[in-house]
Amino acid sequence: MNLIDTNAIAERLRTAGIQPTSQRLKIASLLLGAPQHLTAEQILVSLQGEGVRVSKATVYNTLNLFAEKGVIRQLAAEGDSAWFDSNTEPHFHFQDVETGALTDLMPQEVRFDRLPPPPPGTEYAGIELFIRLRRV
Amino acid sequence: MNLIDTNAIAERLRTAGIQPTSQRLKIASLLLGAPQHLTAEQILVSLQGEGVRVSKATVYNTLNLFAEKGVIRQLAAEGDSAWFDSNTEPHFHFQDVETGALTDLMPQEVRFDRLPPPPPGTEYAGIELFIRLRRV
DNA sequence: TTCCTTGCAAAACTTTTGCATTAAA
DNA sequence: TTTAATGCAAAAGTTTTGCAAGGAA
Repeated sequence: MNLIDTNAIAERLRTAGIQPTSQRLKIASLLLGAPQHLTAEQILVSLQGEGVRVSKATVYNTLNLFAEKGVIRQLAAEGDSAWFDSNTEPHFHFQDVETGALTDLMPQEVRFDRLPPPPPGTEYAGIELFIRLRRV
Repeated sequence: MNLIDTNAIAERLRTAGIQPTSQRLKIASLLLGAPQHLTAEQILVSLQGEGVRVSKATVYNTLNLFAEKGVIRQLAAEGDSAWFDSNTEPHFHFQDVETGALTDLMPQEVRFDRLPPPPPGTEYAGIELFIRLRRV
């Protein structure tokens, strides 16, 4: 995490209406550096391992804030805890049935031939697709 | 819930290798009577409301047993708690973004034009598709 | 100074586990 | 009578909340 990254990320948070404080920048740097999927616990352990002073409550509050502001996306994938995805573009996922680990699928790797129209009085709010994989 | 239903359900549990005890029959009757999606809490409240003597632990243990034996399917849909689906055939779901409520989609309502091959060393274990709907 | 953020602890909530009791085979 | 299932309470795990203290504007 260098100065340029930090500045770019701070700017990105500001654009989203998020005040870029110290802990928020650390969490954002971890997630937004590359496309990835992390749980709150993984983020907490990783930051505390680097010696960053941050609490579990702040990690959760920050991730919820980021998700609400559209900087990241929360995924309801099979597993005990929530996954946070740094890729907010429309895309889908492979998921390992053993570990729960997620892998991005590019949107062009999946194409729908037919999709149902939204029922009257509703509109599409998003499509979640998990292709679950078993190791053989 | 009449005698015929109870007998049919007891038989279905036996076929799945599940000993049909009193509480299991009550839970199975609630879920298997029609295609539906219920949380453990909803099942507990519903049964206790009918005066059935059943504990929360038994509801969870029973649902986990049913899912393991393939009588029902556990869904990892967005929301605070797990949903249990009485429909074990391949199918997909609409989900209300507000309430989390699920609706079945028939498999023929969705058709894939293109799907990625499973990565080397893996095979498909299932496809979860949630079309999330917002009320307008 | 004023407002917002953070850490900590406790609370809330979902799910699992241990064990004595009860029901089923 | 022997084994398996249940209820209850407690524990474990995840996420949220309250509040005093600290940091940013």
